[in-house]
Amino acid sequence: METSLHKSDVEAGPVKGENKASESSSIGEEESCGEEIVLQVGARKRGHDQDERVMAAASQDQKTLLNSSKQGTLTITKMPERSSPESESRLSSSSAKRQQVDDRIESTKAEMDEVMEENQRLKMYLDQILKDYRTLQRQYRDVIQQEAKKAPNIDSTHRDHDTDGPDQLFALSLGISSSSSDRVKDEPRKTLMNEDALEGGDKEGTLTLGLDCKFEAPKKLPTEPSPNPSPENSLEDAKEEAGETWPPKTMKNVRDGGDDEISQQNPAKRARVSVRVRCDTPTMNDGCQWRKYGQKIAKGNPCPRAYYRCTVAPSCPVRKQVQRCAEDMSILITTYEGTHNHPLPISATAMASTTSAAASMLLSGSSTSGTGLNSSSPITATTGSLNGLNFYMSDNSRSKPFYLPNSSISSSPSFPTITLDLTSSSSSSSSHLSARLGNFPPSQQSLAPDTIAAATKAITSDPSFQSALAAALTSIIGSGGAGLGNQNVVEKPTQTSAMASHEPFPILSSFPSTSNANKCAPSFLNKPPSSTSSQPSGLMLLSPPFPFSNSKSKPNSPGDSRDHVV
DNA sequence: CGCCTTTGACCGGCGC
DNA sequence: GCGCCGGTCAAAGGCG
Repeated sequence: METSLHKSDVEAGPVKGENKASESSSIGEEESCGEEIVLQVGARKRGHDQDERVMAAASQDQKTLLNSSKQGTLTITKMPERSSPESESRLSSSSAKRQQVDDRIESTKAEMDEVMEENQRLKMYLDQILKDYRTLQRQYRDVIQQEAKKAPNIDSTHRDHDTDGPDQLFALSLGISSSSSDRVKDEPRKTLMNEDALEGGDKEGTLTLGLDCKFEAPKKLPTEPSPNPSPENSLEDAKEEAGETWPPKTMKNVRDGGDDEISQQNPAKRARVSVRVRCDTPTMNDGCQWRKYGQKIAKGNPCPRAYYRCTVAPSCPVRKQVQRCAEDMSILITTYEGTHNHPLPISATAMASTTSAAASMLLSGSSTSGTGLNSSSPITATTGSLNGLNFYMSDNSRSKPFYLPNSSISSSPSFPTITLDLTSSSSSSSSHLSARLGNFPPSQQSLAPDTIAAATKAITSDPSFQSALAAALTSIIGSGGAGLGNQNVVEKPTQTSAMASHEPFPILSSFPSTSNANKCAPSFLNKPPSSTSSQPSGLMLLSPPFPFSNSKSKPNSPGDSRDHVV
């Protein structure tokens, strides 16, 4: 606050700047007809009391002229205390000024009231946002719990996990080994996830979507009458296309020690997200940091498959496989598995959001009955569109390779996998976000239109999917009011057509594409050049208000793998 | 010096 | 039981 007062003004009261006022008071009295008190109201929030006092003081002194500016500066012009003998006329003018002062005080008060109201509104708005977040969380949890109950095979211990705490609500388990030791291992991770959830939001109403260890499906999955016995076939297809059968059929918990959650998860239930991107570079840039730990030539694909592990956090279990499509070398197939147990760089959130949504959908589809995604549904592949991206859900247990019809698929237990095809939508996605259902890659066109429609409908009508979308939206949009609106929209049962007509993923705006010669990434995923190899793992935690610490980018090494995912 | 990639070996599951 | 295959480990070397 900047204050200059005349002597008499000192009486004005305990206004900030009082000291200054006393100083200035020595400067001179009666020198001019008007002296000014300039009060910097400053932040609207805190200035209220002071302002009131100032105004009160001003009103007491009728010789004070108070002016206010919209910048929050109050200017009080004071008239000389002792009227000069000569001025009758001056008195009249002073009374006029008094009137003026009163008017201004009134207007200022009104203005401040408005400000206060605005603050109030903002506060309420914030509360509303938080409330919506919590509601969404609750709904999502309910869905998960219901599905868990429906699933006969779900281990009771998993349910216990679910009930461990509210924070776990959004962690989706893709299968955990049932052994107690494994569960012990999971603990740390759970904690992490919880922290994340809390951070973002249990308190703040953040959604956390992950394919963690919640519903575990014991290794019996293959035989179990799982709710989703079937047909999520095409996913694995994606792998197959690349010759992949990713999630290791059997995890070696022993090797991985405790930090690898993935290994603890039941392979059969682990959800993976495959992303197909047309990319000339070795890897996509997805915003995360990855370290290559292996490379192999997979059968059916001359291109080597690279194995990466997330290095953002030492214990992060997320892994990804990167391989070129045998059919089209320009297509890079990146498969993510696991859930990040750490905050993600903001540049990775887009991919994370989308993949999380996809994974969530996949999971919900696999655990939900009656939606058509699952078990009994004749649908062998589910397709849809996310962010303008085509996605396919598959269960390799039955399906043939999606992309490489000829590739032999290792008979693996059903690995719920969802494939996001960015190869055909990239252009459109950058230009507009309209969902494109039924726009499939050539290899997928074998699906009957009605099948596609049924699958699409099943997906979009799935509450879990909607929740996932909401989460993705939220994380992408942030805390903006629009986010809420979208959430609501998403939460409602939506028709396929409705979905398609929406532009549910305004990601583009958030991620202006910046071409990076060394990385390819979906237009909406492009991350700052600085980041090292990163890829959103398919299963990531989503926490909208996530305190992402923009991870410092590490130098990109030549072989740096940066995949970007959806 | 630390981190990363490379690469051969190992492990475990699955099919025959 | 054996071989194939996918996934992972870990030593060695390279790079900044």
